[in-house]
Amino acid sequence: MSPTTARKRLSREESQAQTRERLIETAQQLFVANGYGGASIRDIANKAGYSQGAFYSNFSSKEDVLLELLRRHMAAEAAQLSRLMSNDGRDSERMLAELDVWASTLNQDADWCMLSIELQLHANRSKTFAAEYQKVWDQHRFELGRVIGQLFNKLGRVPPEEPGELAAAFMALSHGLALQRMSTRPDSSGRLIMAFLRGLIANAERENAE
Amino acid sequence: MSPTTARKRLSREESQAQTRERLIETAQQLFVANGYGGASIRDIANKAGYSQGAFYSNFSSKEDVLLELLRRHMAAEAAQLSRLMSNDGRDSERMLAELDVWASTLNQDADWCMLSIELQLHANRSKTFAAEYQKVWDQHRFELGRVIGQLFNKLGRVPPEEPGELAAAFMALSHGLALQRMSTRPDSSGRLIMAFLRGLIANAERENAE
Amino acid sequence: MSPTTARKRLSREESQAQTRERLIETAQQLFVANGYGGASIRDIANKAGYSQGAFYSNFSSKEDVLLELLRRHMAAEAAQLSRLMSNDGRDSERMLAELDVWASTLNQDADWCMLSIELQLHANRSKTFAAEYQKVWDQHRFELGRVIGQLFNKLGRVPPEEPGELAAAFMALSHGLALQRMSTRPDSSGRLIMAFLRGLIANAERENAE
Amino acid sequence: MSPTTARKRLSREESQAQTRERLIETAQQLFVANGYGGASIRDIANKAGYSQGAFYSNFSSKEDVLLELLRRHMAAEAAQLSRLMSNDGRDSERMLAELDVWASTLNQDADWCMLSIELQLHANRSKTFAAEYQKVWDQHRFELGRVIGQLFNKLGRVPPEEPGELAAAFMALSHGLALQRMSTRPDSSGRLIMAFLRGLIANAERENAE
DNA sequence: TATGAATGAGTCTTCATTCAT
DNA sequence: TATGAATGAAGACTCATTCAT
Repeated sequence: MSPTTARKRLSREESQAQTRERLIETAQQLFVANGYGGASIRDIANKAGYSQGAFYSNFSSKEDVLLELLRRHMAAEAAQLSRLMSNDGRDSERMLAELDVWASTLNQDADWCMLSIELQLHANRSKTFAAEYQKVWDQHRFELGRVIGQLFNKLGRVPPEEPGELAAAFMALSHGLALQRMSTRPDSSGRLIMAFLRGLIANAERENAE
Repeated sequence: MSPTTARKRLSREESQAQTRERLIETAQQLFVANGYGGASIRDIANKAGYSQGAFYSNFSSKEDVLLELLRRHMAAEAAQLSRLMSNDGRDSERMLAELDVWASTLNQDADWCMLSIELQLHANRSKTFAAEYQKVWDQHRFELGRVIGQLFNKLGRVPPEEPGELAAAFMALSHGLALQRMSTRPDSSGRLIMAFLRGLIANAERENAE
Repeated sequence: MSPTTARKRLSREESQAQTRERLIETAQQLFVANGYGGASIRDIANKAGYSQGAFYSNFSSKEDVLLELLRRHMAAEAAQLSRLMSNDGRDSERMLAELDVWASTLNQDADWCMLSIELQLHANRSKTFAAEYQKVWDQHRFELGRVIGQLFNKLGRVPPEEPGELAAAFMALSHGLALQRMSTRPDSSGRLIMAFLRGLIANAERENAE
Repeated sequence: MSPTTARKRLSREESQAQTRERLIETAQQLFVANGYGGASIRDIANKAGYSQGAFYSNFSSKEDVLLELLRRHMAAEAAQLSRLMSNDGRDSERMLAELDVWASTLNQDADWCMLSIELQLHANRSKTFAAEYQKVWDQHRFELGRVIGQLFNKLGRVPPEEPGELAAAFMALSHGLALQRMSTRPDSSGRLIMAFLRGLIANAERENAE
């Protein structure tokens, strides 16, 4: 509305970025709703308000958007985890509390989890994609594992399985619950994940430390 | 009816049954490998050694095979559970031991779990299929929940969540792990599931019985 | 129910004839409703209560039923015309009255006319069928032309066109009206045909017959 | 806009229009030759020199081309009739002369009439198409009826049937004759239609106009 | 950068017909 | 005669991708 900005609402670069952004968001929506194979580029472009050509001006192929989504997914998860990991020195009570927050975040966006599943499924089917995917996955698994390991450590308990293994299991639990949630069921993923976590801790042997 | 013709007639019925069986098996393989949407009827028929028409002589549509697979899945899972549930009077140790067997069975066939995921995904996308799917799912959830409830009961503990909820979570865990296993990782689903279960039990409050 | 007849309700030959008859009738219905190309043998056989094989036990091909229908059509039309032609000696009033009856018969069964159109359309597309069709058509045209010629003759008038040409025109009129009637409009074919006929007669030059 | 680019840009638009035009013309040919159901999109596209995809870039479905043909048919017939109707003040001799020209025009293109029949047949079978078809048909019937009514009026005679009914009959006659003409017979539709019209007039009662 | 017409392979499904029973 | 599973070709339509503008 202000005289200066109104005239040239978006610079060329901004407009291009907007195009790309809208295409990415629309692609995510449709991949989640219909699956990677079930979402067509025509639909993505049209729903975002552009032509198919616009899509190919921004991405080299269908898989290319999925890679972009993967990168964003990775970044977002890394951000989540960095909060959890910044507690290196904190006490265990505080860690559990923050894990609680993290778990309840999982529920917020079922789409987010469904995208994770689509990425995983596509990695099972495309060699090129699998390579990229593996990197992200391994890192996430490693870092979440570290958090879990620290937690057990702080509590003076021995994890019943290798921490990375436990991390993978929590992610599996979260994905599997997202899959169910899509259908009908009310959402209790975060609460369940914490229940499982507390159970594991309770059952873990005390370290013969000292 | 006569001894001579009976052999021939049977071989014809057998041949038809064989056709159907091979199509079903091939469909399952391809659904698991490429997803429901990614598996084409042409591929299914050809890989099974038949024409596309043969497929439509046996199934009314692509979704129809998936329904058949759903029915078989249901039957198999029901069989699994009925073994677990036949322990009504048994002691808790025995129940845990049998759950151990059941959990390790889950790993044996990753395909089986992936099919489960494909079924769930397709139910999220097809109204017609969702109706049928829901029935199977609810029943399975209910029965597994009952087993879990009994187990806590025998041990004199209060489940930290409604047993049906816990059942769903164990299934989610198992499906999520199957998704991961497809890619690369070695298989430890059963062991993890039991670790989680024992943890839950350990952490459960004792019943104020008596 | 009576002990003797109930047991063997239809002799083998009767039963076979019935099968054939039902297939023919169903084929006619579906050809009229969906067109020759739009009616499938599967549908015909199923709607008649038989298998596809039964169809091929009675007819050598899809066109073969159409030929059978053509033959019946021919026979029925011949019967109609033979009534009109039996009036050789009658006076013109009597002939017009009978033509009136004939014309009103046309309305009775729009299906009948639509079948005529289907036959004509198929004759335009199949060489083999065209040959058979031409015979029937020419004969019908000739005989109806003869009736018309006689009528003008009795009335001492000269037909404005060759009688066979007029016959063809009346058949065209009747078919064209049937085509319209299928959609929505009420039926007035017979009345219109007679209006046209009376007009032609009124406009015809008187014969200079001395 | 600049003289140099304008030529190129136009030639692109022209090229697109040409594609569409060729597809439409080829569709018309094949609909007439094989019927709507008998003409495949593959054949239409190939015969026009394009891929099937090109067809779907220009039309949303098979029925969509038929609708385009219907619109053109309507436009052409409206043009024909507007010539006939511009004679409001003219004398009856002049009107008959123009009707003569109109009638002989009908013969010129048998394809045009066959298309009319295909349109009518398809309207009998497709709800969606029927709605569009009805509009065109009703308007044409109404306008031709008006011309016929005027003609009788000028001649001081009472039409033997409601003018719209007579209009429908003339169209039926013309369509029915086109059907026959496809097979073998020489063309005399226009002459016959005029013979029928003159007959109707001759037979019509004089108005008791004082 | 963005357009969208055009491509060619691929989708699910239906067809007329054959053949072992 | 009658069955219906199986065939192979063809049906309408969709897709990811290319390319001239």
